[in-house]
Amino acid sequence: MLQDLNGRSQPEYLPLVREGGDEAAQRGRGRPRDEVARGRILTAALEILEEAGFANTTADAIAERAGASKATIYRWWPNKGAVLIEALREQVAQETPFPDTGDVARDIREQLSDFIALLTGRRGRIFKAFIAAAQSDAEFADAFRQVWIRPRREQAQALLRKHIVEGRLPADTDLEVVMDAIYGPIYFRLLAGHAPLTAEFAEGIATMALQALLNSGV
Amino acid sequence: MLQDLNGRSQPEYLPLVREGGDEAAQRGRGRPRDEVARGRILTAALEILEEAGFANTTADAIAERAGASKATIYRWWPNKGAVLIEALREQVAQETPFPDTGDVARDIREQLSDFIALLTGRRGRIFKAFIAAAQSDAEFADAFRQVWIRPRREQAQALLRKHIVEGRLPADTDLEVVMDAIYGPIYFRLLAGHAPLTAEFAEGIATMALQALLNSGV
Amino acid sequence: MLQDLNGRSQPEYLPLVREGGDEAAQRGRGRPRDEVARGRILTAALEILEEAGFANTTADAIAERAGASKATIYRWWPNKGAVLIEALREQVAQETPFPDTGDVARDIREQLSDFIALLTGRRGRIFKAFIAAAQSDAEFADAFRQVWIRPRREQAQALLRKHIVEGRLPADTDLEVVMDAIYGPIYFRLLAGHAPLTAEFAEGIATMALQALLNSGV
Amino acid sequence: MLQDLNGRSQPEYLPLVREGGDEAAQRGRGRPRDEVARGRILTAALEILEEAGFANTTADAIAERAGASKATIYRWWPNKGAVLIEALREQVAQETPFPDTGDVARDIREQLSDFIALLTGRRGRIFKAFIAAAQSDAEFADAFRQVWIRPRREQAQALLRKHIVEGRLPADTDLEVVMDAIYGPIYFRLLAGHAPLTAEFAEGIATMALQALLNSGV
DNA sequence: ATCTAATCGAGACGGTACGTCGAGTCTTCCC
DNA sequence: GGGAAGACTCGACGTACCGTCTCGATTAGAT
Repeated sequence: MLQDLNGRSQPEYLPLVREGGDEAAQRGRGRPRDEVARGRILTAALEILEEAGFANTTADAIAERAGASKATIYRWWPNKGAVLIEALREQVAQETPFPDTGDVARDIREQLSDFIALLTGRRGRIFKAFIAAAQSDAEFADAFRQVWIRPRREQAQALLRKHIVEGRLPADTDLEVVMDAIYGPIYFRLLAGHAPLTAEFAEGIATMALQALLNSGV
Repeated sequence: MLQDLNGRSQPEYLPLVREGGDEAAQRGRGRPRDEVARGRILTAALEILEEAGFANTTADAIAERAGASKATIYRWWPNKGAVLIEALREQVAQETPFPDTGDVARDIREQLSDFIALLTGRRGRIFKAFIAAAQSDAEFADAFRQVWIRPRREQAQALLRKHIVEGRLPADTDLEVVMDAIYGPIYFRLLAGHAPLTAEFAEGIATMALQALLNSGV
Repeated sequence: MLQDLNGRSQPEYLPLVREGGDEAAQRGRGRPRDEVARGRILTAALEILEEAGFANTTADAIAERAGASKATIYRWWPNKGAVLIEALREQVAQETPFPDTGDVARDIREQLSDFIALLTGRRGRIFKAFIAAAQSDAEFADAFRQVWIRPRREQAQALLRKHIVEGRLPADTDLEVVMDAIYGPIYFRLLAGHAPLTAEFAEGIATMALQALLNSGV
Repeated sequence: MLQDLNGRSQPEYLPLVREGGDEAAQRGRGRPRDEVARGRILTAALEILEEAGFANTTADAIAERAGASKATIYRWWPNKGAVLIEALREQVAQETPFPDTGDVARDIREQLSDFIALLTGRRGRIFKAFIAAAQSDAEFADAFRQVWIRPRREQAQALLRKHIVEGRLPADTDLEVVMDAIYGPIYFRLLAGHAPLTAEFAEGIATMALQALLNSGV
């Protein structure tokens, strides 16, 4: 979590996946949780993260923008980082799936092009901030991998695996390496910022990967 | 700088490159700067950064370990981040140059293999911490790019350019893209941590890149 | 304030007189101020002032002894000096009124004797410290005069004025001068320390003053 | 000394009375002490003390105004306070002696009037600052008493003792009490500042003291 | 129609690190 | 060897953010 940045650890938080079904069943006697406030807090957290960066995303700032109180935040999340992780999860949930065109080259090109579009939009700053925070916080790192990295990789790998099964890619293709070979360069430019994230760059990376993949048997 | 993390900015600090030549000429009248203390501060800063992460690298901790006083730190560096940037510069200065074997495949394989050895050693944590800090601090980002990313890229590109000139690589090779294609995946695993940084991985990335580079003309 | 000692000024702090009446009315919405902590801070401040003198009365020491945090101190008082001024006020509030025996000589003798008893007790050090601090800090000086000097003088003058009205003292007695003539010598010994503050001294001063007052018309 | 204000003590400094005679005898081998620098330091110290008060009389400020270096100050004086004490001594040495008119009333009146003139001039601030500093520093207190208070009292007492011997004052007059009775009120107004130090006030105090002294036998 | 319990906004609390400043010491060069 | 310059250690200053807490005010379900 974020306060690991301050030297403390809080590994016990398991971000609950919110079910929509039997919510009435688990409702106690008192005043129920204010779902509107929850939404405002998550939205405010992401907004400030985008605008001001990770370090200025203070609990006070989130509370003030959300019109909520800090106690409300800390009643439902164990620390500042957990709020952001959950906010990330909500964002990611709105993500569109990968294209499945039946054509290896088109699949990869569109994946990378879509991904660059995503990162150059508002979300880019959020992902940057998350990867940054993950470097000094194990829980943050776990969350980012579980919520974003892993599902994306699995979806993308499943797509490529289909191409292998159907003979359009060599059978011995190491999908883990391929994933990193096509996404790694993009994350790298995002984080190091030494060169811009353009469509041409996506095209270049896709071309290189495809050359390697399709010519490997030659 | 680091205190950008606290919302202030201090862009006026220009980390002086220390020349060894005419130091006597520019020496003033008073007690000269204690170069030993300077070294101890930079060493302590990097040590703590490695051991405890960025957030626990407090000015007090650096001062205590260096046997220096906080005032001395703040006399010479405008803030905590500037100390770390200069410490990074000193580290990087000790870096060995790239291998130049005359063989494209061997050059790339050794580059990546050496790089992974570097990142999995003590320095890995330092680079992670820097990239993380760079995400919320423009000055940090600049420093990291100027001190580490750019010189490395230029050296590596010069090497590949030689292979182009001597006909071992296609003339239309986009070196910028190639750089990101081979280094990006490694930085990505370093930062996202979804899979280990092994020699096999370096080998896999190198192989893919070489297939793309050498087969592109086919 | 104290930091005037450091060259800054902060004249905007108006030490609120705490009324006991409609406290519920003026209570805001949040957690109310912790009056126990306030008391502990003021007590700790005075204790340390007595024990260690003004210069060792650091904000950290006050916070530690009071079991409070420095932030709490600085939330309620603009600086260290303001804490001490308020602490002085609380002390002074517990002061017993002047004796009123109907006899001029007895009134003056008892006033001075009580005052010397006060100054030679724990409070003596506090008053010394305050007068000292007041020399380099206008706000401190104001506070000391308003909180301690002025009310005491007015009470004592009122008492003597009664003796004038009832004919036991000459009608043209200059009460301001008389006040300084009887209290000045005692403060002088307190501050200059060239001779001890004994009951005999109080007696001597009282005797001189009474001779002057009662014989002036002869 | 002053650094008692910071909790340290340094009681070993014995302010040497500077003799003018055999200076050559005690001169060592190296460059002799720069008497001009010494004078500039003492002058600067008093000037800053007058202008900016005790707290702003920093060692750096004295050094800068004197065109001297801090090392020079600390070579000859053990701490900041010792500089000021010696500066005070030089000032006091220029003081004129008490008037001796042969008339008790005139002597006292002129003493007090001269004293008020002294305190309302540039020296007033200096004496205030000294008494203030003495409250938290035993060495300062000693110095102030020895250099200023005691000699003045002895001179003034000697004068009054002559009046006793010559029968103009009662034989049982307690001179210690009389001294405090006439000087105490003036110091009190100087330090507490509740009322101005005027010639009328000096007159009032003198009148009261004379009534007490001259009528005590009645 | 209360009563009860959990929630809410507000904001004070203890703690920790920040970057600044003054005291007094030390180290270099110059005279 | 003394002096100017100025770097050094130490420790207090006042500020900001974290995560906890305690208020009065709300808002349900239970009685």
